[in-house]
Amino acid sequence: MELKEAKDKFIHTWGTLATQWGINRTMAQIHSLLLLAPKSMNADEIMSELQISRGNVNMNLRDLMDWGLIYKQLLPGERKEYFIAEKDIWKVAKQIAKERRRREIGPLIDAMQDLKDGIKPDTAEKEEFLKIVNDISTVSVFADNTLTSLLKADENWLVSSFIKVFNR
Amino acid sequence: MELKEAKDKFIHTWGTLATQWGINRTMAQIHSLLLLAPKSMNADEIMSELQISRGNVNMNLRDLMDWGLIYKQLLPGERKEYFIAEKDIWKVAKQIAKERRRREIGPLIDAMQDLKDGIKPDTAEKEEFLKIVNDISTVSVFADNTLTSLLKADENWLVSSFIKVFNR
DNA sequence: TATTTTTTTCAAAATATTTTGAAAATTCAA
DNA sequence: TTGAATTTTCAAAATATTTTGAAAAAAATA
Repeated sequence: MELKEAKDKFIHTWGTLATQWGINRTMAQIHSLLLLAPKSMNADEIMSELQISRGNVNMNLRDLMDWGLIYKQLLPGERKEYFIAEKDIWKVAKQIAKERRRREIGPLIDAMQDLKDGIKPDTAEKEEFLKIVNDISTVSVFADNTLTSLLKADENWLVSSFIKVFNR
Repeated sequence: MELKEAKDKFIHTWGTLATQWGINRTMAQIHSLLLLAPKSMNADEIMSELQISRGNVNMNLRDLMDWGLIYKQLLPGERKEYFIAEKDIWKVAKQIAKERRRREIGPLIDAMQDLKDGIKPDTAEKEEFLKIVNDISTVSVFADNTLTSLLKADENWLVSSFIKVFNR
């Protein structure tokens, strides 16, 4: 397997997997292209490399910046904007985890809180309902706190603390 | 807010959030309906409650069983199959985490391994490429192991071990 | 300021996913 | 067995999401 072939396979695989986890294919492909690129790239280069439209490239570059996975780079003497990916994979993993926590756990906590606030446990049925809502609330707050604690720590601490926990 | 209203809001919210995390709306709605139901329900009851087709109900009930979130219950004297949700929210959370680990992390580990196996580091460029592949491999194996260890433990151990880790 | 380059927006088109519903397969009782 | 009840399948329809590309906006230059 030659390098070009391997890189294409990497980009394709990353794009396919992404759809399994709620991220769109193009965003993942642009991300992996930049991850493998030795230099920063501009919109035109990404367009021609992945054969996609300018609008699509622009929209996904902005999303990737929102996710904190790529940075804009302004090169002196260049009008065009260049983009470069965060290459530290631990940071990438942390950013992804952080964003997914925000998107997936946050709204769940809020929704359960609204239900708790909006209903009084004045019948047995309502109590039963609130029991479930409370349980979900507890579990999601727990998951949120756990992830938050992990993400605050730096990566070395992260690794070593897990080794400590799971080796005892 | 009355009970019926709160339950509908719960089902609706669960369905909407699910789409954010790669689970389809109907599957989430059926799950929440069964989670809140005092008794097990059959396909016809689910159809009329959620106003969806028989095929859709059938397909999603099977998916929910695959996820280990609901169980089939055969009632004596009844021809129809009844379904009941796992009510222990810790178990539910564990099942969801387990399934997502399998779907999201597993394929990533396999893909990186294929790339590692398929390419020789005989040029500087290839070495650089393999560095990234290796990093992703390491992080995803780490995440996989961490989750696996957590999921093997029972929930009390889970809670207390996290408290230990994060309080020191 | 006017002109050119680059980025952004967004309605329409293309693509992907989900849902339907009727037919086929399966299960169960007599 | 047969026949009725129930579940499953899957092609077509409906819906949702993504992508395009041209026009508008913004930014840089002269």
